[in-house]
Amino acid sequence: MSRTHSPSIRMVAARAGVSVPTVSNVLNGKPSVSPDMVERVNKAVRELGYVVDIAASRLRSRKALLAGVVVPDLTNPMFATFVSTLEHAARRDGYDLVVVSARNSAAEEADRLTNIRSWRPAGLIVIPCDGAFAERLPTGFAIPTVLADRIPDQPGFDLIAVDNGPSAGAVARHLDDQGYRDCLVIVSRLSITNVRERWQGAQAAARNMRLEVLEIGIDDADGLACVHKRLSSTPRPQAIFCLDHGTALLVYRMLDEAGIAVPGDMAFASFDEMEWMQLVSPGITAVRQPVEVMAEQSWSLLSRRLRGDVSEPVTRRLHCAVEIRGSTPRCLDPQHRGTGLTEMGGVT
Amino acid sequence: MSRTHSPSIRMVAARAGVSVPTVSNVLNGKPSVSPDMVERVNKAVRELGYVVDIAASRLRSRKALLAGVVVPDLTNPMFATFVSTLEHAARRDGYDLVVVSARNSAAEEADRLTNIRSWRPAGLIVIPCDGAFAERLPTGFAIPTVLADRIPDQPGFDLIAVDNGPSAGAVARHLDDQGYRDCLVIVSRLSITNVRERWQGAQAAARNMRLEVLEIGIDDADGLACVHKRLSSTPRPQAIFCLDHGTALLVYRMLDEAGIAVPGDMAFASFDEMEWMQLVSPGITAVRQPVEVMAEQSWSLLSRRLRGDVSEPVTRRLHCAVEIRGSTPRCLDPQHRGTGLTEMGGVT
DNA sequence: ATGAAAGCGCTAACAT
DNA sequence: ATGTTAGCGCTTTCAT
Repeated sequence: MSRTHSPSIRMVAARAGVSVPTVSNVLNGKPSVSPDMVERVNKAVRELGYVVDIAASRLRSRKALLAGVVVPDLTNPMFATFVSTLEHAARRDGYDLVVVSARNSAAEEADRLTNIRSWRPAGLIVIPCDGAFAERLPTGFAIPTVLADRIPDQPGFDLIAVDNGPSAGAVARHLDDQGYRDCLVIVSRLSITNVRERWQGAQAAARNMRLEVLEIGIDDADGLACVHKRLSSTPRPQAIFCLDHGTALLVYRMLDEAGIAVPGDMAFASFDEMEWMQLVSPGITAVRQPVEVMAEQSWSLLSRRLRGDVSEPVTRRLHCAVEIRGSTPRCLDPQHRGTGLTEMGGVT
Repeated sequence: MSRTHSPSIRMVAARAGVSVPTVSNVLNGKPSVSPDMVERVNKAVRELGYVVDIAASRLRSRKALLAGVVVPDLTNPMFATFVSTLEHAARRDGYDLVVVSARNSAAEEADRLTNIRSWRPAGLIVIPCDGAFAERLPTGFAIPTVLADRIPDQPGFDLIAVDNGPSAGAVARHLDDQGYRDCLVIVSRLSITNVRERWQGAQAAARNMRLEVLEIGIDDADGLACVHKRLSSTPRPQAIFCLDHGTALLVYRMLDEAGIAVPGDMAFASFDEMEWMQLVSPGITAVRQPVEVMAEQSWSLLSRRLRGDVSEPVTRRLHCAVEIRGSTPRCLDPQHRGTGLTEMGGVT
């Protein structure tokens, strides 16, 4: 290509009639430059449309105002919001972000992680695909890293996440209190630690309600068929609790197509609140995660590390809001209600 | 910080007992290296966890497998999908992407554009904030650039967008055919060229239907109040057509809160299909834009430019799908229906 | 306050 | 097939 290159600092120096280091000093706001120089240099910069080559700058100065971000999937609105908030926070501190998506694949995550390292970021913020993140780290990995949202199997990482167990428990307790006695819990994959925590939290919180879990995968065509089959067999659950929004969407659609009314035939709740859950009628009871807070805290923790804080790894769990809506009213199913009351009597 | 640096190519060379260029040759798959060298080098690379410094590499080779992407807002699912598809396409060709969001601000867009130039990307894909994009370009801007989605005021750019006018026209025609005679068209900002094209397309397509436009801004608190006020005055429209999904969401919520039933009291259609529009009952009639195709074509056009194609700027308009759903049934309003039939009679 | 020289990590051009 | 030398654009160090 015969296109002209971007102007270099040398061209600026030549045009301003000064030395290259002087241009650098002006650009970096060094105090030891005369106002005259500053003006001449800035004029040349404007005229040429010069922008510093950040890579060359980093190479020589060994200072990188750059952080890498790895998320499982950019099209997931939750992660998109995470990245967007992060970008804003990083910019406040003068940092650039290199963002990559692992497209829900552990293999691709490993690949992207290697790739992002070639940018020599000062730090990393990662939402891992699954708990086995640590095992995929390359030899000699030494970049300050904050994990967010998804919980790794191995300890020893800085981690900002939500209190999956207690929040899922709150929903289970709510369903229990409303009188539901059989609840089908639907998940994508229990290998995702967050999902496992939610499942365990729900189990721990249920008193009079039987819980049963069904794993349907992330893009698994057969998954929905399993749910449908389960809903046709006995005892038929009176409530469904989906532990992630992708699953919630699939199942909610399926219920509609199968002619199963919410909440008339089946109560419905979700972990992970999405926009549509407050738009449908009735609204869907859901756990809303504090994504923006998670992003802000992830950045401020990484930022601390970048400033040299080498104290012990930190784990922080953020509280979620539980939004009770019309999809989980008081249970009116006479058959199970009777059973429920008897059991409750037994417990009291 | 006393942390050790990433290993450099020199450490690899030392460990493998070869020269630095030999390591480089192995890494870049040059044919003139003996199998013995390849093995020794790869061993050292593995042991050190070495990853090439892509910036240093680019600096010397003057080849950058890097493209920049600027979008107005990453939290907009449409743009998130655009970026994600783009990332995938770029990776197929070995390119990395630097993605930044302008957060719906022209000033920030200019800032981010300057910043992204400092990465020396080989090319750029930009969804501009508004039509005045060209005026914000810095002096001497010479990076191959493909604009996507939003139409610039000035010609001379490569552009991949959708056929806003005809698609909006198809919806207007549909409403007209259904018997609606007064339609309120609600937009965020008419300064966004796409929105203007949609408005003009709708106007051009309406035969027996009066159209009226209302501009409510992007995050404007008063905007909704205006809509509400308009709906209380005479003649009250029988249909609402929102020309972007953000507006559609705001207005749909407002209708619900105001107790205005869709479609009982008011038909409702939207340009820009979102997930929730097929989940609510009845579903919302909407124009679905081919975002993935737009991303694929944007990349392949940029890719062509990067391979040296310097032919005239290309403009491509993609077709949209119009999804007719329950929110725009046949108009039953007797008052207007009468009027409508008379007018239609006059036309025939 | 300014400039000359050196060198960051890497690859291209050349010599062997 | 391998090594030597030079230099990409920039900042640092040190001399003036």
